[in-house]
Amino acid sequence: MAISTIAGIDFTQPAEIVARQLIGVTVLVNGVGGRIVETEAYDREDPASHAFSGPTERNASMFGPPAHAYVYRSYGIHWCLNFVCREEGHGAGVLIRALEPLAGLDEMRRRRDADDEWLLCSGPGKLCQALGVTRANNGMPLSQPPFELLPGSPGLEVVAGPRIGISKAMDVPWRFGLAGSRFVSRPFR
DNA sequence: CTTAGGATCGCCT
DNA sequence: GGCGATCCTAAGC
Repeated sequence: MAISTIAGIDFTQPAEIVARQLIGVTVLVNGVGGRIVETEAYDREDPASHAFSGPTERNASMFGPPAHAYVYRSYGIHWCLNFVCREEGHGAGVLIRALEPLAGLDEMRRRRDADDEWLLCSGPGKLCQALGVTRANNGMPLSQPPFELLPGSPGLEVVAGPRIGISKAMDVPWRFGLAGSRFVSRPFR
C-alpha cells in the first residue's frame, strides 16, 4: 500500500493542517534543499485553487494519491512544487513557497546564478530552480528518491496570513510561515 | 519603499 | 483571446 505519512506528517489531513505542520520540515531533492519556512494551502472547494474547476491534464496529479508531488508551470516560465493532500481523487495540496537553504548551496547558486543565500529559495519559482524541480518530478512519491523529507523540531512558532498572488478568496488566511524567519518570500504582517 | 511592465505558455471562456 | 498559486528590472515618490 502507498505511504501517506512521511516525516511524521499525515498527508491525508486537510491541506491547511498539513501546510501548518510542514513548517520546519526539511525537504531535499537529490540531496539539495533546506527547511520549509513558508507554505500555502489549496483545497478542492477553493476558488483560488487549480483543483476548483475539476481535474484537467495539468492538475491531474493533484487528484492523485497523497504524499506525492504536483508540479505545474507558472506564467509559462517557472515551475512550482506542491505536496498532494487528502485521499486520492479529492484535489488538495500545499504549495511550497520558501526554504531556508541548508544542503547543496553551491549547486543552488549555480542553478540560480545568485550568491545571496536569501535569494536562492525565497519564492515558489526560485525554490524549484534551486532544487532542480521540473515537470519530470510531477506525480512522484515524496517517500522515495529523488525526494527526501526529514522531520522538523517540535514547538516552532507558526504565523498565518492571506495567500500571495491570487485574485480570489483573498480573505482566507492559508499562508503559513516560520515566525521571524528571514527566508520567507515576503514578510508576514 | 511602491508600482509597472515584460517574458512566455498552457489552460479556460 | 485572456489570464494566471512568478520573477526580475526599472522607474517613480
